[in-house]
Amino acid sequence: MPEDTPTLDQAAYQIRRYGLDVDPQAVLVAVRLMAAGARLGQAVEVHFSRFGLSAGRYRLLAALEDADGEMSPSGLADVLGVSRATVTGLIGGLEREGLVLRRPSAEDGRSAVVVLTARGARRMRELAPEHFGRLQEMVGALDPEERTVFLNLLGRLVRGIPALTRERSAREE
Amino acid sequence: MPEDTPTLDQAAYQIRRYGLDVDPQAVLVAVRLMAAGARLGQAVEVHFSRFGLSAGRYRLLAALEDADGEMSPSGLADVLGVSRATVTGLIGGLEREGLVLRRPSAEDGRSAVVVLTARGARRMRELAPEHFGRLQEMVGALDPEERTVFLNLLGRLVRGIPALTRERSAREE
DNA sequence: ATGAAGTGATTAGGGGCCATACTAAATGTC
DNA sequence: GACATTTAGTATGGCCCCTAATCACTTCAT
Repeated sequence: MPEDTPTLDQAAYQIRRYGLDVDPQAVLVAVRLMAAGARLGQAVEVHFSRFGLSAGRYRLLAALEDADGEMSPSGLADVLGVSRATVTGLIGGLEREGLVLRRPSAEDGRSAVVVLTARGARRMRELAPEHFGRLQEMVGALDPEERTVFLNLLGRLVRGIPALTRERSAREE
Repeated sequence: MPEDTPTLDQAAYQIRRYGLDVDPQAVLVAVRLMAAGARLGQAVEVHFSRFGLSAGRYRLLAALEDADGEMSPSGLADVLGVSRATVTGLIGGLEREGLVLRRPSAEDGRSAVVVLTARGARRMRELAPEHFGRLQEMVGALDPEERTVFLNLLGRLVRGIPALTRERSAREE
């Protein structure tokens, strides 16, 4: 898949096929962002697989680091923005590899505490230089000012995402 | 998960933890783009589920439309940028719903042809107005000039993605 | 204090994506 | 023509993510 698909022409063609009054450029922005996200997501998985991690597992470990090594599963779910069920799965994998361990909570009998092990901390320490180095390299094509512009525009697009999922007025159904 | 996480401070903190010489803003761009991609991906799945489709299945149907209704599975894999195995799965689901059908190829005994059915074409026609309308709405916060800037910057970032997966020199392993 | 409601975590089941390994058919080589 | 290589498609098994259902514990109301 070439990296600049679809083109503006393709978008315009798809829209015209049904005679819609939609701006092809706007659709192009949406579609390219989706494509970029998917492509980046896959690359990130490849990237993390070098360290025996996945993107989700890395993010969990990083969240644990930020919380000084301890956190409840539901706290992790909130921070990571995934469901508690997903966190259960991530913890399972990390626990099997000894990067994390589960302890029952002292205060709340329902709750558990996920603890970053020494091995988990070491893994994070080892991968950090290459990880951040590669991220920086990826973004290297943009100068600082362009990065600021990009962050601004991206943030505004993200705030528009609810337009995809919002319910519309009932009579439209 | 709030929509502007992590912050620049958080990124800087994670980098400083290991004393790395990396630009926090560059890391922030990478991480925000990843987060945006993931978030958009989920929203898109919700969006398409309203029409009984997934993002992958929609894209396959759209590719079929662009090719006048017929295409081979491997051609679809190329166009969609996914593996042939994934295409097999997508076709399976679409065929069960009668939106697509499989025909053996006349020219090549190994090959198959995926055909968009009348029902598949109707489904696409029905969802088009709302689909493109919502996409346009999502991007509505950016004016045309900003969209152009965004597409430019995004394109350059996408071209940087290989930095994540590229092999480095052998002695570093 | 006891029953109801809420919350934390897990399990089960699904979809999407992948890589790998296989079958069948086509093509190239000698 | 016979054999090896390449190519098309698929089945399998894995990971990530989800929702829904379940279980255990806590908290709240009466």
